[in-house]
Amino acid sequence: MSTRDWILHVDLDQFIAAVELLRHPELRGKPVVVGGSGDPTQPRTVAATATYEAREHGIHSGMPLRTALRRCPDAVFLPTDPPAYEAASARVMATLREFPVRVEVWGWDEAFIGATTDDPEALAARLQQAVHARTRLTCSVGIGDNKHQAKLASGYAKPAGIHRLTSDTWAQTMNARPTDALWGIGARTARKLADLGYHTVAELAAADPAHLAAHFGPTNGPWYRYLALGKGEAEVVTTPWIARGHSRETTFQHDLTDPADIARHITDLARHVAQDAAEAGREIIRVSVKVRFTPFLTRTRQSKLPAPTTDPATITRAAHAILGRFDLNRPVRLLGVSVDYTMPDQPAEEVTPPD
DNA sequence: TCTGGGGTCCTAGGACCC
DNA sequence: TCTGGGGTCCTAGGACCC
Repeated sequence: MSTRDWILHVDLDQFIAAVELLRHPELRGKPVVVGGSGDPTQPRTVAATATYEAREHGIHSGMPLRTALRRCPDAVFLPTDPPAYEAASARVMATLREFPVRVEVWGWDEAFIGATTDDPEALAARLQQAVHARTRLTCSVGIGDNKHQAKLASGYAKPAGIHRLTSDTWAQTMNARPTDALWGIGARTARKLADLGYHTVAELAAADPAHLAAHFGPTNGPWYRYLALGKGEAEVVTTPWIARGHSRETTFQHDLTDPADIARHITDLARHVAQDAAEAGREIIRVSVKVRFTPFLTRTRQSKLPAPTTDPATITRAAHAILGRFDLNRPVRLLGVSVDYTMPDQPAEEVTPPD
């Protein structure tokens, strides 16, 4: 076998549930649901994850906790604990970085690995062993020529397995599958594609790019066909990601109707976001406000600031001005404030003239 | 099954300018 | 004035992902 470059996708199995079961070994084998503050009677709270035993009762992530409770009154409900997942994730990523590979972190429970080897399966097995030895967590590993293939391959590898999906095996594996099996095509786009006669990956791969562009735009349309052909990004970026923006939002258990109440929450959210930005050392160039009315109508308004700033008072004032542009006649179930950061490579304005 | 929170990127349309 | 055509910036919304 010859040495060449590979992309591996490491996906931790049932990450949040697995971390919780390590802390609560007595719950192993029981239906466990993690979400919100762990109180299944709270409205407007959904499951972050559910163990296999809970899934057998029809419970899945995204399901309202009250529904989960109805489906399985005996389930154990736990609150989410982001710092614990953060810590576990950091240990996994540090373990991966000990190998002679390039590591691109992709969220809490995933990473892409760029490696040069003649035996990617052997490398995958060593990664799995190291992660398990260090953290007691299991992971699935997909092997591909690019990120798209490796990502789908790790899905086939679950749980705790290794699977290879390359350009050589792409067509036989994927051609008969529905288009939403592709990474980047969801339910909405799959339905639109089906309406146009593209039901399978093979049909999408054979589509006319111009026809797709006419329906999905000049970038997205041709991109969908590209995905159906098994292509994708093959570059592993090891430099830390620079966030484009940041946001905070809250769904209220009981609707807000009092304007003063709404304004107070906007103040809190804006201050929070401004503080986060300050801690991250980032300047803000745009502020957005999100309002979700009952039953579930979401609207956003935004405005660009005259100049980048880190000043909390400026951010808060901007958020209130934007809030003033909403019609607040209906009850409000969610408020959010988000900001865009200035990016390092695009300084906001003027260049200092030379002396 | 009354539907979280935090992100990223793309598109369409209007304003404005030459 | 019955109006052209391109370029850029800004905003609102949609889709997708973890």
